[in-house]
Amino acid sequence: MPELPEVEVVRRGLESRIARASIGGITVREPRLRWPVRADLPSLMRDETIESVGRRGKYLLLRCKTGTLIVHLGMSGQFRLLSAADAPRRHDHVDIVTSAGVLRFTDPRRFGALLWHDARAGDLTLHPLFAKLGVEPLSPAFDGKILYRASRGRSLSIKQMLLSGREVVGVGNIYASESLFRAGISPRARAGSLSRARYEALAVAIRETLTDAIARGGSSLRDFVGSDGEQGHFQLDCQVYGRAGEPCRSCTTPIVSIRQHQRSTFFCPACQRR
DNA sequence: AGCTGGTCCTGATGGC
DNA sequence: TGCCATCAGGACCAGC
Repeated sequence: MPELPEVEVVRRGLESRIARASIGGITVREPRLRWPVRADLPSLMRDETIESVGRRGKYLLLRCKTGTLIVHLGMSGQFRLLSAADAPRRHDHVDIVTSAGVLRFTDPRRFGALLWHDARAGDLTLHPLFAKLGVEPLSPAFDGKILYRASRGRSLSIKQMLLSGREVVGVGNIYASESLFRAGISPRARAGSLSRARYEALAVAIRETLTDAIARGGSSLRDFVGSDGEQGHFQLDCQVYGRAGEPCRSCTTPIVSIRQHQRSTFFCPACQRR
């Protein structure tokens, strides 16, 4: 579910409400997530104060004094702040009880993760999960030059390069298709074959696509839910994703669906060129 | 039965 | 031959 815009929407929703909240206790009902939730997480985080809520790529960061809780929503995760703890239901795996309410982690597919990073272990940017991540697409440091340079000599498709997260983070399967449409680039183009100018256009397209989605409250696939349980609306605004056979909104040519690297890709064969 | 938002890991491939 | 980077595929799950 969650690509960068969804995670950012959750982050913003939580930040204003739980920054400086104290943690009373943690209940782990199901530790078998992508990686097992460590058994001592409750004792590690009890009495901690959440200093801020950050984000790196699609990872949420609950920063506390002695460390940081790294949260990933996987494909189907939700992280909601409940004012009153209603009875946990199926797939409600973890509750973090805070002075601002109960933070509940829900994830049917269990591709998500909750990892504690001890501050004494050093800078978070050195964490194995973060060490090889690309630049943040909404930061000033992100531009076409970064993509262009990284792409030289690479034979993989431009769509796969975006999905890899190695050059730029946060672009998932939906926004990869949407960004390439906005930039007029075929998802099948070899990364190494695109010009500097086209990467400049792509960088702009990525930033605009993600910014628009955030402004709409997160995209949301059928079931995206923000930190307050609100649904996003992006699916209504997709230009190509999920629109196979439907007319391109720009030129009316039917949108085409293909498989790339085991993932679905949507594009307009007329508007998007190699 | 086959599809679905993410991403780590393993093993194959190819260049030097 | 060996090392390295790159790339493809499988794996993890439940719900529809």
